[in-house]
Amino acid sequence: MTHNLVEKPFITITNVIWSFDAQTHDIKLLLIKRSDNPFKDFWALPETWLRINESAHDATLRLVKEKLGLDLPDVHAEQLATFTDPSRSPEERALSLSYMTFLPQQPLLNPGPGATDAQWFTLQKQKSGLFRFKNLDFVFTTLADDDYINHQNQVADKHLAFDHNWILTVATKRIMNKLNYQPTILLILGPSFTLKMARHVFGIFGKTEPDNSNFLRNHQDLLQPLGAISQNKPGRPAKQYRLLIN
Amino acid sequence: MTHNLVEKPFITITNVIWSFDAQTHDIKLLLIKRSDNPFKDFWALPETWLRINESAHDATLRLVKEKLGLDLPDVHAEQLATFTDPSRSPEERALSLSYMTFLPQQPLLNPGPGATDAQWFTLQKQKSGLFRFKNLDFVFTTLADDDYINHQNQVADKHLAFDHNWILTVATKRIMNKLNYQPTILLILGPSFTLKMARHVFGIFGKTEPDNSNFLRNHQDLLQPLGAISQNKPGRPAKQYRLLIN
DNA sequence: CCAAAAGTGTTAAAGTTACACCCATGC
DNA sequence: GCATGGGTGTAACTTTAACACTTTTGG
Repeated sequence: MTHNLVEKPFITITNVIWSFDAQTHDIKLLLIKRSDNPFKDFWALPETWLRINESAHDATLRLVKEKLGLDLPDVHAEQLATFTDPSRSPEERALSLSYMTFLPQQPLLNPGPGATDAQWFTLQKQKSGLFRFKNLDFVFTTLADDDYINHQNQVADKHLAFDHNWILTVATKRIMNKLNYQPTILLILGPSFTLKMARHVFGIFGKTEPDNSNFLRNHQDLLQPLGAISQNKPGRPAKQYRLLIN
Repeated sequence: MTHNLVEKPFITITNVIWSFDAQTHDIKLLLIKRSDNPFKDFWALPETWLRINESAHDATLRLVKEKLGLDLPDVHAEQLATFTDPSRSPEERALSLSYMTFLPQQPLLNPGPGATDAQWFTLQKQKSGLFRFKNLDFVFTTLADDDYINHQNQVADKHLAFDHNWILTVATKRIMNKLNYQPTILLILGPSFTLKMARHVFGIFGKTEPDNSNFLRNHQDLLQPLGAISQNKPGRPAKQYRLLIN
């Protein structure tokens, strides 16, 4: 435990930022195009360096604030995993402490330092169950359980920087696993949402879209009813619900 | 993303090492007594520094090898979480990448560098559902879900170094959560085990010990039967099973 | 034949799914 | 009144839990 001999890696905060397009009902993921090596001109997940006096959680929120100019007080961020393979970065050693953040909107993006572009990409679920980006020739997938575990080293990162392909695979898998007991992904719908929208999101990450008559019955512990809010459409105004986390 | 300005924290690997006493049927946890500041003379989880050319997973296995003189080829280690609060270490900034390891035996311990003592402590479950160490006046607990989430900063570490109390709480919670779909905790029983022992472990981490007649029926996907192995006891020899992960 | 462990059979209870239909409300 | 979203009722089906009892096998 001799401090002086310890060579230290860089600490990267990698943020998988999810959102929802209220018009098209699409799931969105934020990618930036890197302006510098390594992986210059590759699409990548937004990242920042961890500062010496902040927690990784705080750094994740700072990243959202800096990149998106968003200063919402109640942005939810949760730890995904930490990636430490020495070969994950081709130059200096860098660990990735990765988080997921759920935003109810897609603010206009300006690339900011380190990036030449920043875009919200649409998530598409394919018949096979794999996920891909619309308008980006890249399938980052979700594999069957038995393939998943030992797949890490086989993932050829042809389209995303570093191991961000793998990080997205883990992120998607996590959301699917938590869908029925802690569906924090619903936070992309904002602080309140309708059952219809919630069922739509469940349909994307779950096997099928749940039956409307059973959905509330099966998830009453997660959903707190709020007042109904009227819309400018014909039909009964949708009732709003709020996600209860534990 | 200016590299040169980045001040780097230390990277600690913290390992929650679980084991099982085949004689007494007790769950064991490995603690060491620190020989140096900070937290000199406090009990703590085994730790090591991450080296510049190894993954955190490799460092976890190296820690087991170094501390225990164990060179089993098939030790299972899994990531628990990463702890990054700037105040978690009173002197230099140090992140903890924490892992769990499951050992089928408790090798004789020699404290090794950085420690004046090393002991296997017995885990006790109290009526309240909280866990404590036998022979160590310390309740590290598992809290109800609603308390659990925001409890991190309230945990007074009176008896364990750093935030190791909290790390153990998270570790125990993780094992409980995974019990019914990926009970890797069973690996403390060794590469093969009997249904009786598996039910015993389920009884400690679950609500109650499961009924023998239902146990195999409900967990067939996790348990692969091996040949029966005869004992030197009266009665039908116990059949051995192996844990299937995924 | 006794003890220990595994396994079977059966029923009750609880949870989930499917589907037909009713209700509420703004335009 | 009609479109829309929510809600009710109910039966079929699946999963889990409880418990009594049988089978296996070494000493």
